[in-house]
Amino acid sequence: MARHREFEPTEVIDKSIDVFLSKGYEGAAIRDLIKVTNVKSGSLYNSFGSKKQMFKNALERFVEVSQFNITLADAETAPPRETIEKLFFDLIEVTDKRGAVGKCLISRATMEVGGVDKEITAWLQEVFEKSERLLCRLIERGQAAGEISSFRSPKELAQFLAITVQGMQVMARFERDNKKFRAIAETALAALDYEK
Amino acid sequence: MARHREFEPTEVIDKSIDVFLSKGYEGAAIRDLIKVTNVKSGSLYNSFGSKKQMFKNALERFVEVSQFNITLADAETAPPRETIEKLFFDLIEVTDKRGAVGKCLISRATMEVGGVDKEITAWLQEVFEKSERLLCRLIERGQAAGEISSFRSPKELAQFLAITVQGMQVMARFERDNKKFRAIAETALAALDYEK
DNA sequence: ATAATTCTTGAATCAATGTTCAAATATTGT
DNA sequence: ACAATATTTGAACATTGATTCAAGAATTAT
Repeated sequence: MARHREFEPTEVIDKSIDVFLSKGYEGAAIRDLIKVTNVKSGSLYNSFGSKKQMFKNALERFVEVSQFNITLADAETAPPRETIEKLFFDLIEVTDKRGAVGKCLISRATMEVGGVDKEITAWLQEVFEKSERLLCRLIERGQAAGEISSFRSPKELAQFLAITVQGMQVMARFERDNKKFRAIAETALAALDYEK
Repeated sequence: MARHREFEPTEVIDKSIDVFLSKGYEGAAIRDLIKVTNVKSGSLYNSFGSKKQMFKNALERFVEVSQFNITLADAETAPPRETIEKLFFDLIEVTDKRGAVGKCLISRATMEVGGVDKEITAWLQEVFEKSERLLCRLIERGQAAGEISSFRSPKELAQFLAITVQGMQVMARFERDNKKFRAIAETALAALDYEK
């Protein structure tokens, strides 16, 4: 017995992600979000409460839809080595997907609010830990299957690969040279084979 | 035949670096800079012209004084392998020095204004290219001396190590676990030994 | 049709932003 | 001492920021 919402919150958040990605949290003005979503301030505040809440929603939505996290989700059953390689392949080649290299909201948020906003920092840390855990699991399984060298511990390798991905996210801010990223990914993945 | 400046511009910029590091460019308010430097707005604008110019000065100063760039400076003569290892060691262990892991203004600026502000982006890109070039030179010399495997090209290895450093800068925003970073650095540096 | 409820709209609000400027102050040459 | 020049100061300014809210519009139940 009341008026309905005229927009889909998820769509609004999806559009907001693009704004936060290119301008950052502080850099994104509410007016930018209004322009992109075509939803006026009153409605935005009615639905989301605050700019910060919209940012949090954007972060949460991002981890749900980013290819990297989707792929990692079935770390328990997917073919280990192949899946790890796919993680890097998608990152570099599938630039229209969410989370493609240089378009990671998590990396951007980490740089911007990491250590400043306690709550978001803690949440980001959890996200990283979860990714690392899944990556670790994948490596464990890969080692058991003999697809990955057991010279280094799964945890070490997982943390190393996670770092590599973050580094690529930084550099891709101005580099769009896929060949370069392919070479880097190859060098990083080679760590999975070292016996010494 | 006029009044003298009562502050040292370089000192002011050094203090500004800390503010820009923790709050970012947009996040840092002039009033924050006034508080930290104890120089009032009029004087700041008289000396530097604008907030953006202060940020640029901070960036330029940062590359001059950061240990990473200082160490890289004599890539032409320093012992190659040892120097590369020192780069990572300083990054992780010498946390009071400029550019210590998690305190790199270049990484932060890259994430924030990379792709947005054309001029700063171009400048940042040059900085990265120069670092990569010096790192590359170090690797070339290391290969010639037999200290580094020649399986991969110097350029590939340099780009890979550069990425690793950037990744560490991101993660260190909330991690302060040196043991973890040591393991990561070790895994990354192992790439210099792979023969296959 | 009316009441009840919820959403939309956009002007208004208030705090904070980067920047400017006139007045006061300090220094140097004459 | 005085003129000339340059710097400091902080209040003032214009702009932009996030947020609020009263009025209007849409939907449903009765």
